[in-house]
Amino acid sequence: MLRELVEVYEKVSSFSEKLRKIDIVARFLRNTSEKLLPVVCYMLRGRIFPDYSPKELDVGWATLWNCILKVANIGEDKLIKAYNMFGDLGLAVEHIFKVKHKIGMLSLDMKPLTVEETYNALQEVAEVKGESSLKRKQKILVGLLGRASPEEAKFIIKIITGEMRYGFKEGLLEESISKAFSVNLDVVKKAYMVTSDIGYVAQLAKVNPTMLEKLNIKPGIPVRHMLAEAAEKLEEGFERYGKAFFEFKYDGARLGIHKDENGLIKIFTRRSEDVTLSLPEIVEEVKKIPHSFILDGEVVPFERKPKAYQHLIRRLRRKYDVKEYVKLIPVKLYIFDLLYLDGNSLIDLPLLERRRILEEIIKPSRYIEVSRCILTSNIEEA
DNA sequence: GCTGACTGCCC
DNA sequence: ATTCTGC
DNA sequence: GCAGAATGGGCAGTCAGC
Repeated sequence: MLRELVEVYEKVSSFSEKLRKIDIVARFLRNTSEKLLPVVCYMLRGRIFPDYSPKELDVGWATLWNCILKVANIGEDKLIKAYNMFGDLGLAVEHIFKVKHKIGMLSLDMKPLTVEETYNALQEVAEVKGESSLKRKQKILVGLLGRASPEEAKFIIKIITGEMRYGFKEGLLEESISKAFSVNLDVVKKAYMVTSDIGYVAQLAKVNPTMLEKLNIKPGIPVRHMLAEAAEKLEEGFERYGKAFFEFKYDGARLGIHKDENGLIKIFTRRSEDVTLSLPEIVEEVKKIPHSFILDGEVVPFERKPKAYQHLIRRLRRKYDVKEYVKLIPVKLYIFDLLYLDGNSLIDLPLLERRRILEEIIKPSRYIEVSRCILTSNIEEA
């Protein structure tokens, strides 16, 4: 039942201590079926799909606003008032629904919503495209919200806007999964890093922890970017030996560049969006590298020298007139890490070792080069 | 077809 | 990205 | 020190409406 999931939300929201939040969610996950685990995980973090999914709800404030007016059958002034009172659309809707129930405007004896129904409805919203899609999206949402209790309506609104605001994000969800199924936290974190799919991680933790441990980085599947942070921790290590490692900071966008064993190339942004088609010159350039790999780098607008970030965003998600823009706004890819090479994960190698291999396989060219960095004992050089 | 509102996502 | 807050 | 929340600016793509 959706009600039970919403109760978890309420409880987690009512405590500020992380450990209590983790405890509540862990207990719930343990009692959740294998089938529903992924969806429950996505919903608890204010989403419906895994990070790398190209599916989008394409429902924002304006659309949702209209849905609420229709479901509650109220004037805009009332919704504005409620929103101003709470400063949160979900809370405002909860309040409006409660008032409606009190005066008997909404029936209470409807079939209660299940998690599955809710997910199916939202999935349908994501799939509707093309002409009059907005109306159809609204119709589905109105139907869904019409069956929801005040608390459920709030929860659904919060999922759609993505603003959960209950002090519970990926980090705590990882800990909850670890606790629920007695799997080492580092295993959970690594599994999430290499799959970018927290729902799948939870599922495996429950039914096949052995397989969870074996999950590894693979070209074509976006890597959750946390390696830069790992590198920073390495810095401290070097500092203890009197040396530190500094990366040159580029003003561009973070990218993962994948080439699998079949030569298929994919480029992902930090949030695992596939932008391969926007960067054909980069694709052509990495085709020449005679290996399979996963590279971590930064694209920067570049004409003789790096230019302002502003120019870059006109390239990044472009799907039309790409060829013209390749010339109009030239870019360069600075690579600073190598995570995978020819069938082997390198993420457990020291950063400096990865850099060494990286510099061996990358020849500087017009579109690509290895990023500048310094290993030094002199702080001033930074 | 053109324009504007809307959405999502980069920093 | 950057800044603030509570643990 | 860490994790989560809140905040700002800009652009491409998509759909609605004229």
